[in-house]
Amino acid sequence: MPELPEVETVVRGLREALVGRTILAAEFPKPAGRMTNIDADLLAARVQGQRVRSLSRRAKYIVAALDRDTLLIHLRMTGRLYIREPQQSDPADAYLRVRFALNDGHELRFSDARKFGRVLLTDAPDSILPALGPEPLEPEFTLEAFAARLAGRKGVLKSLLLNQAFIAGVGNIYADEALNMARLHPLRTADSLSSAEIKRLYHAIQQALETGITMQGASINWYRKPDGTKGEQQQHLRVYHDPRQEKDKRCPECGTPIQTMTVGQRGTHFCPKCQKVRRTAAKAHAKG
DNA sequence: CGGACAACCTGGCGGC
DNA sequence: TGCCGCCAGGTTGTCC
Repeated sequence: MPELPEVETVVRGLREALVGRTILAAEFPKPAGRMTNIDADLLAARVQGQRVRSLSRRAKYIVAALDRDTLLIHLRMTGRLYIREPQQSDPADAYLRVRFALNDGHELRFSDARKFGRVLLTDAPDSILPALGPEPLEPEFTLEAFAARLAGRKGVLKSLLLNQAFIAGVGNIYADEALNMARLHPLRTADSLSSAEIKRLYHAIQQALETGITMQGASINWYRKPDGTKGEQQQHLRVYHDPRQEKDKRCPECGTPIQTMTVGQRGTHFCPKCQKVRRTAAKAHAKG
């Protein structure tokens, strides 16, 4: 599931090969369906001849600034973005949805088995992007700013972390990882947190995401780097896992079997020992 | 604001 | 072996 670390890895992996190139043509092998925000033929006509000025990331969106427009790509579940030579095939080509011809002879391809991904072209990206919270790894995201955003919130932490309008880029994997690192139960509510817990959560979010980037993303199932290889983060996950592939997953801190539950319609993984629903009165007293 | 739920999709898995 | 049915998940939209 491409989240901030996975999308960041894709952006970094494509930047050198893409920035400065000019898009000569766009081809849609199959009907675009809901994938694009405008008619596919119109999109193809508009990108033609535009140079890629920069490649960046906002939340889970890949942002390609072109001469006159901005190309926004969201991988959602199974989207993949990669550059190949025209005759060079890739397993992901089975689900190819867009092919951009570049002026250096290469192709930028977008494939997507589940068809949830989005390819958007606009001259006003702010007007079509949804409300997005702060970037957790930017310097503006301070502990004070995070605490201020939490103030007044009452929802459960797991759902809040997944809310892109609250904080950008966190998805199901890294929400569970961050909550385990912070030793907070997924069902704890925002208004129940002490200052110390807010601080733990703040650092845990950043640490979980930074580790994910260092490991170049988690290839639990569909995610691959632009070169087609897997990331490494799936080998370092603390609680998140696929129970069918990984039975007997245990907490790295205490060895307790990881528990799973559903929170806000999302599979949720946590350590029942490290992540209590609430501190017990005895423990709270003992800790002062 | 927040929770619940449906919808979008389809590969891959469990179950039989 | 083969077929059926369900689940996964990011996001949006609806409803209360």
